[in-house]
Amino acid sequence: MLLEMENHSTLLSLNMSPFNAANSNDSPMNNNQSSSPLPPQYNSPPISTPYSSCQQNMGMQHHYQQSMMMSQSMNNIDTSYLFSSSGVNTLSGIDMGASYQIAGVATSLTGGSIGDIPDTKDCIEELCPVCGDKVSGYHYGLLTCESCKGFFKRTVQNKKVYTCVAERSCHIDKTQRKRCPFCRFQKCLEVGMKLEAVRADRMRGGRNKFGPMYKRDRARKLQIMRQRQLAAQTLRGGLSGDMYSNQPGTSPFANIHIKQEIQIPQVSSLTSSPDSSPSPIAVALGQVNSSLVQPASNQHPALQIVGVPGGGHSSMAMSGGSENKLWAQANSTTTSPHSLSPKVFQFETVVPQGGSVSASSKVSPLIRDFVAAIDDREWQNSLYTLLQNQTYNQCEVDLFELMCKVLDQNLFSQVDWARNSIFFKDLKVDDQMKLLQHSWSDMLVLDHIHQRMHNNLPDETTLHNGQKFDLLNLGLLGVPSLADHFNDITVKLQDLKFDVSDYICIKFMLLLNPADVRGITNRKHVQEGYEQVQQALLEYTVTCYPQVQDKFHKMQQLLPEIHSLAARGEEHLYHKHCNGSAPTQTLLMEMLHAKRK
DNA sequence: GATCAAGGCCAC
DNA sequence: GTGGCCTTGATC
Repeated sequence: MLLEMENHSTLLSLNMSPFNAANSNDSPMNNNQSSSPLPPQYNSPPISTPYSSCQQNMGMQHHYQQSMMMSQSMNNIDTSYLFSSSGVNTLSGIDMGASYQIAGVATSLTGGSIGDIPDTKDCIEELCPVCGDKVSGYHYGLLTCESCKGFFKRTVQNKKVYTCVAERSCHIDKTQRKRCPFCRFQKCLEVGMKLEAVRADRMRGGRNKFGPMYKRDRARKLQIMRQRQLAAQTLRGGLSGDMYSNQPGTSPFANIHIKQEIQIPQVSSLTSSPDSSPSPIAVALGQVNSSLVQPASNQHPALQIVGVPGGGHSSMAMSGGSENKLWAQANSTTTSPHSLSPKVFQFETVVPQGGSVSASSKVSPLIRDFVAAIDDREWQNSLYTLLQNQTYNQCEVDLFELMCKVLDQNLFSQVDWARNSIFFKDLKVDDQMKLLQHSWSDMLVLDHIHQRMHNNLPDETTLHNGQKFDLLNLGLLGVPSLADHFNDITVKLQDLKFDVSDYICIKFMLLLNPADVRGITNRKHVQEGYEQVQQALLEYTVTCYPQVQDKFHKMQQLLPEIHSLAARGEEHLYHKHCNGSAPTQTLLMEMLHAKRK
């Protein structure tokens, strides 16, 4: 009974990095970190999957979870990804999802009290995400043990090149971590240890700009811990006072208000390190016991999506602090050895392109807020970090697979943006999922158009290994033949002086379009949100672009074209997936399946 | 002055 | 090569 209630009370934070709540304006690099000492070669294909803490004992259980996921997910994407609640006892610090972190500390229903909240040091009583040993502090981006800290430092500083005598998927734990440095280093990267935190100049002492992130992470953990204790305390009170009965269908949370802090994982590690990197949905499905959390008669009764404490920008949850690498490189005094650089981008201001500053001052607060929440740097940082990490010491990577991974990451970004967005965030989970399932590909295409038009995203980049990566293909969802259509839409939008405000409003309209989505329970709210954005955009175009005749309607007329392109992309991806050519267990594939239910 | 995350040292 | 402990130095 107590255990079950504790499971109910588990406040979790699905997380993949200490830095999810980070302010994207924080650059992690210190001046004394003059360059990113990236080793030129590793034998590992590191995956950009910054998750942290509490990740071990992944072996059989996660394989089981994954297989369970495969059998369930086809018909059940619903709330698993985004809004899972966990019945898993996270308190022992074991077996968290690979891409997730439950940033809780030991708090039980039977011990502790609000008055004896431990300080943040107790938050660090976690286990090294690489090997499960005791954490000694923040090292190179996240909480790790002393030995993995040293191992990571030696590897990067000395540009070690390891090989794996097995299948590059060795299990890494405290007792076996010395057996395969290749897989150990791979896991270091997977969990989010940051190459750029190893100083090229070997300067001792001092602190770099990861400091604020560490601080935020601590604060966040402390907050979550307090919430946990509050919940536990409330439950204890409820128990002693017999405030609720355990009748079937009655959530013990019916009488308490607990916000579940839910964060969206970084893109899963997909195909690597199966013992440590199950997909997000595997984690969700494996750890969610819906019968525990959600009584059948009352789905999602206690779920409430909340913003990340600390005011982290929505897109930051994607990042795992990955903005750091790019800006570190951008600020580096040494030349990056590769062509992946943020310098190619120009981030535009939000003043309407065809308008004046005075016109921009007439922009509605709604649109201004929309635009202010855009963080394109983060999007691109995530993109380039992923590309960078995926190609270390790889002679040749499967470019389609890589594209799918990028799309998957973008999709997570998409979801996270939506999750924190006005109108959308107020909806029930089921409604949110339905809207996302309907609009994700349209939004991916639109996002790419935006990045290309407004931030000079190139159509191609050279990977670390010299391969050319077709960035435009991301916008085409992998269908090169759609390039003409894509360019045609782009040209039309350019003719309409499509700007950032237009983009974000259109994106909202794609997301909040209730017309084609069946089964929306709170259709009224969605409709109202849609209409508000529509109205704001209409006024904006009339006010700021009087010279563009009928801009609003002409833009609206392009939406079916975007949808058509995205639909063809979806078909292509689905086909590739069915052929076994696309990575499985990705949010991308789940979305593809969800539409075909 | 305290903190703490860097790099360094050295016994194993 | 590993990993526990030490030194350093920027930040609070």
